[in-house]
Amino acid sequence: MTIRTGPGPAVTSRLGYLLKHALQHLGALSEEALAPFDIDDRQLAVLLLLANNDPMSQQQAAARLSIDRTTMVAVLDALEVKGFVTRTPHPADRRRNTVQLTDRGRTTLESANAAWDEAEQAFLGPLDQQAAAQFRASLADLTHRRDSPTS
Amino acid sequence: MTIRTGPGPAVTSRLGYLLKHALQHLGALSEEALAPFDIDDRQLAVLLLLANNDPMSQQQAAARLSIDRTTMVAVLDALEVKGFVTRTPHPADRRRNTVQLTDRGRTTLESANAAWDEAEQAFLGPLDQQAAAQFRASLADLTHRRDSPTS
DNA sequence: TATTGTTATACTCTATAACTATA
DNA sequence: TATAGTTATAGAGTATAACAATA
Repeated sequence: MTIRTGPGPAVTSRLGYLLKHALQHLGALSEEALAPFDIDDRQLAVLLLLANNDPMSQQQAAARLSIDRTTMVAVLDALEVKGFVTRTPHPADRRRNTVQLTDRGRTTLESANAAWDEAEQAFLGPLDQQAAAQFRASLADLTHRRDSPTS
Repeated sequence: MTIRTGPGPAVTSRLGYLLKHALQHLGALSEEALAPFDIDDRQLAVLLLLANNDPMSQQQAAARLSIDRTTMVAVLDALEVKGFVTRTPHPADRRRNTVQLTDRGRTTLESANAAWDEAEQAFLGPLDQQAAAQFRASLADLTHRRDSPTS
């Protein structure tokens, strides 16, 4: 007796199906890991961006993360309410806001980032160490190196 | 001088970021590959499901693919208009529709499925054959085998 | 006139609720 | 009353358009 609950191998072996479900699973793990810090993945990406670069305007930050500037407003609103970032008018160009990480933001970033790492580890749990490293490397190749096959 | 356009390694090395962009890229390739057949990935998944199983009701098909039954209505509407599937009332229970692949649907399925395979090949292009096979295997492990580490 | 941040609007996608016809 | 299919409605998420302040 074959009790089939899924769509069958013709669908489940498709790369798109696998990637979609993998992302979904990782997303669930990440959300759970970040929840205690009252932050989500996109907000954390903003904190990471700010922590690793010179202060920048909202529009610059939005461009770097490939999200719309109108969407960035809402993300920063949330981060500002939580006290993770500040918006200060740029002295030379008062149209711009300079976005900066607060101490609290930096502290939260470090803790949340560590939890994020752990969620990734858990996600990769089914793979042995070698396979996990290879998987990560291949994924990086696929997204970053879409030309120039060798070195 | 370092001209940085992306968010930087702290973000781009995250698995979630990589998976998301990989899926996005594959999605674009697939969409392009399937366009000549006037079909999208979800519709093709329905055809694949029907081709590899006994005839089933709309609700059964929806459950198999984990999509809402109300969403399935629209998907089948599109497939029916194109002449890829037929809906016929179930003789024993006239509330149900039996969904079946037409000859035209089967022909399109075969061509489109081949194109879909090619899109996957193109997506995996940056990886050598061994790495591509390993990547696929690891991905399958990650989505299907979330427990029971060995065999 | 062009640009930054903001707000308002529209659009897409999907889920929920409500309706019909059968059982 | 319960279920299959359908339709209508509402919600989340995001993009587009419009606006105010500044350059």
